[in-house]
Amino acid sequence: MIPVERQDKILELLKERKSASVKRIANYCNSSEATVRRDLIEMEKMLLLRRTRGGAILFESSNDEPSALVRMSENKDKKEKIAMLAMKILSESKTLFFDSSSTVSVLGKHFSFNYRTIITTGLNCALILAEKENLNVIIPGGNVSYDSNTMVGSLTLKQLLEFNPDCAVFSCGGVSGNLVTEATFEQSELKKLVFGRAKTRVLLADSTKIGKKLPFSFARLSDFDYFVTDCAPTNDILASSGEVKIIWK
Amino acid sequence: MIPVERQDKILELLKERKSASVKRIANYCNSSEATVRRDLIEMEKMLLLRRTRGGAILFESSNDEPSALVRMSENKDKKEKIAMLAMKILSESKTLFFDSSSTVSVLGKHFSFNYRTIITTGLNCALILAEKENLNVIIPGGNVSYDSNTMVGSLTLKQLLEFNPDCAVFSCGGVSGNLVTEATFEQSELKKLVFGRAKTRVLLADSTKIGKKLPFSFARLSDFDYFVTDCAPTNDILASSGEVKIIWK
DNA sequence: TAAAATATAATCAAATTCAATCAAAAACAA
DNA sequence: TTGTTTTTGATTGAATTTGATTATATTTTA
Repeated sequence: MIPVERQDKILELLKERKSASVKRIANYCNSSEATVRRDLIEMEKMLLLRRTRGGAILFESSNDEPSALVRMSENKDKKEKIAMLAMKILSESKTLFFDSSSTVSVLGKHFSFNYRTIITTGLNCALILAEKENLNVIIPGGNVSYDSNTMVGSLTLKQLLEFNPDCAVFSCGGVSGNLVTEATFEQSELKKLVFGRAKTRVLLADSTKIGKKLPFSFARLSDFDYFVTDCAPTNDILASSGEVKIIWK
Repeated sequence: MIPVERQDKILELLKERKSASVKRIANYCNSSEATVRRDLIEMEKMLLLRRTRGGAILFESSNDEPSALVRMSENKDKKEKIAMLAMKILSESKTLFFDSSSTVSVLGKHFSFNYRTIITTGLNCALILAEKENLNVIIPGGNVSYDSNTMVGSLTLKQLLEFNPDCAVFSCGGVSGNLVTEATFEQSELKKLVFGRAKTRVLLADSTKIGKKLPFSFARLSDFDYFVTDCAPTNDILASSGEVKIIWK
């Protein structure tokens, strides 16, 4: 096997699995880990992939910070479950908004409807969705947040005023009582804006977020149409959730 | 077996496998490795294939984009060299446009000035730049191209009308004579628009692009201010480059 | 927090690959 | 046929790639 073939094999493996460990790649290619590492260094220079400790991830699709990749794999099962549940309530919507959270990105990964328009502020989410055929993926113009993968700033807000999605899907930093909260003012304002313009509002939040209260709240839980989570709602939530349809199984 | 037959067999093998080692080819053709190497050298000159260490890969010629395999074998360090050269001429510009090409992404990776605003249509490029501090990274809103990482569509074009960068940095599909060309109409139109609004125009193109003519031309080489490449310019380029400052070392 | 486990980087010797050279074989021309 | 040219395969030394080893850095664990 010549070097180019091996590197092609690495790409092939990564395309299947998004990410792979050096060990797995070495085994897959029948070469040593040292050789694989050297290949990965080269391929990273060519922007084909991103190296992370232990392996590499494809640059095209899961184009994430290592930390964000970790974020996506943290509570991965919960997020996947939530994504599957959420899919059931999205079929009617033709135009959707997806925020830039990792939870919603997981939904993006599993999104399988055709002929939809998805507006998203998450670059990572956009890249995942753009891989699918028959989807119209839109990013509102604006500033890219430092060291993150989300759109921010006044330009973004202005752009978002032009969209009135059938359905907006959000995650959040925390859900405490009736408050749905976010860690930054910017994200909170952005979500507030989109929230006000969407016909149907969906909140995705895994159980680790329940009970957390962050500085900025962008909506009341009772104003959402759906709240998708992975466990039975606590009494606290039930008490304050009002009309919301809570979906957890 | 006469040489022509053997070279036919080589092509036949490559068409099946995309790439093959010298050993495999020699075995397949019942000739020595030395002979195969000589064949490969000839065939590379005819642009039928690309030699890599250990073997060769098919050069899916003429139409559009070369395969990932070919792209990978090309341009290894060329883009890095070009990026370094380009950095020297960008220090004055405060507001820059970066297109979505991989060549420009490499520049993004090495971009080390602070307090600049960079407008880019490349999502990968945006993510790379967003990792750096003290940069204002802007994406024009619009559609995300299918299976790609670039912004496209009328919304993007409309947004781009709002920017007048000090400097616009482009790559291209090919440079042939005075024509700077692109594989798709959409990219070509987008670049044309930005080209017209930028004060300084910079073209980055490695030597593999020189002589290639793709369907859509978005500017004349002589209308650029700088042309950064990795090798001494050919006579053809020199003849048509007009006032352009050619930088290659 | 320290220790153990793991991954990476750096280094080196062995193995490949390559280009250059040359003599033998083949093709060709007179 | 003979002599010339071209092509071929073998050989060589140089350059590159590879896998193993060791040292360093990082993460996990206890």
